[in-house]
Amino acid sequence: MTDTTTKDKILDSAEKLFAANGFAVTSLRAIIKDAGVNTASVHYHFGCKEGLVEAVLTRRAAPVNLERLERLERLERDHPNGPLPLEAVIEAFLASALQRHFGPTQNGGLFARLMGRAIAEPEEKLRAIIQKIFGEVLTRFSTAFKRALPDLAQEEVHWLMHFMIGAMVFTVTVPKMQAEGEPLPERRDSERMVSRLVEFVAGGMRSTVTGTGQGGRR
Amino acid sequence: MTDTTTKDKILDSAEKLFAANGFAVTSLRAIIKDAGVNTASVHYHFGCKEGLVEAVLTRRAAPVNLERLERLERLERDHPNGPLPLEAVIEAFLASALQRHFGPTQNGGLFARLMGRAIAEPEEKLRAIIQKIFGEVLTRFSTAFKRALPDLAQEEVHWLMHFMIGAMVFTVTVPKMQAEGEPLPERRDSERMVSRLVEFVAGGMRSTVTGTGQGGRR
DNA sequence: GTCTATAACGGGATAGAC
DNA sequence: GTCTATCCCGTTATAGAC
Repeated sequence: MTDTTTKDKILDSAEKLFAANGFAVTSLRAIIKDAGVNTASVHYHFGCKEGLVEAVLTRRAAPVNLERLERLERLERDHPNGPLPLEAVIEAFLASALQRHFGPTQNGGLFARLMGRAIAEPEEKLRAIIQKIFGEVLTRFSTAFKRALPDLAQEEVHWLMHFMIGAMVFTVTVPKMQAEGEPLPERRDSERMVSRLVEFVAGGMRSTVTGTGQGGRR
Repeated sequence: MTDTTTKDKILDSAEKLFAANGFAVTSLRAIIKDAGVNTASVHYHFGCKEGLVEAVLTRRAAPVNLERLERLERLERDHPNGPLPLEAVIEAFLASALQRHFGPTQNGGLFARLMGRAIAEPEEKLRAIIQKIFGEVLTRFSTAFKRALPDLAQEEVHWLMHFMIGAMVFTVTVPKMQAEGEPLPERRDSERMVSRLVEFVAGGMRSTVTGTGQGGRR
């Protein structure tokens, strides 16, 4: 809350505004005003807007990705041979992020919304940053999911991961996409939310395993 | 391809650029240049940028939502009592949109990316437009899913719909979110893609039905 | 309805004193 | 490292001739 350094004040304000309003819309001037610093400080510390964006994203993403890889490595150590347990792989990927969003832990569930916006953003430069941040984790989990779903082709695994990430990102990003008068329920209770999504994704992936690989939709 | 009226030329160019680069980033000037019209024409026909965005979105969304409701009504007519078949409800929601995206039908799978961007966009005005466009369909499908999953609480149904829409939107919006060197597979064959997603979503929803409502993650 | 010119504004970035 | 003042550009929107 009470950061002393200018750099941290900028990072905090930028994070807040990016998460609330998106990257393209949020201007440096707005950040500067919110942080209570002067115009040139952003360029001094981060070079340009893109640099600030990258700094904001990596600051939060790095620990999450570290946790993901730690969980995954523990999992691989416990299962050196044979297929990996599917739910555990899914949870290794989802839990760190969702807990930060739904739990009362960090800045009020601000993390995942930030990441969701970044992933959904179309701009080229942002996509490069995202690739740099998440590339390795995706590679690692891609092979892990292949081990958890040994009967599926790599192509299918890719799509299933895509669906999983989509469900997570959307859940966390889009505020309410519901009928009028029926607001989304409370989003506390991160444990419940994690198990809900893990259950959903695992069920979806399993049903693809069960299927013949073709349609067979009943 | 060869539209005669200025209005349609603007709509086509705007649609193309919005889908490719997003709404906030795309400037009216870029649209004007691409369409080969003059500066003032946009404001003459659409009032302001927001008006153009709404026109672009509704032009494509209206027929899709109409198809969705038609399918749903047919389904409800065939099943006046008892639970609705889950896969059919899912497909009624997903098929029209996904076919337009993956199929070679319309402007090269441009539709759903456009909608995905719109849904993911954080800006207030855009969110209001989205609400106006999709509100009714969501209400209708919300009760339909409740009928297809009679054992679940409304809250669970809401989340499941959220997951479904997330998987769809993300699949269609985000270009490639994969490990390096391993690009996403070809996205033709809309039939295959529809059945893939329907299968996944149905499996996920079923697994929630099966579950006790609590975790039980194995 | 169509076009040119331009107003009015906010954006990112920088120069240079301190 | 910090701050002020300013440059230069792209943006939306409009005025007004045709």
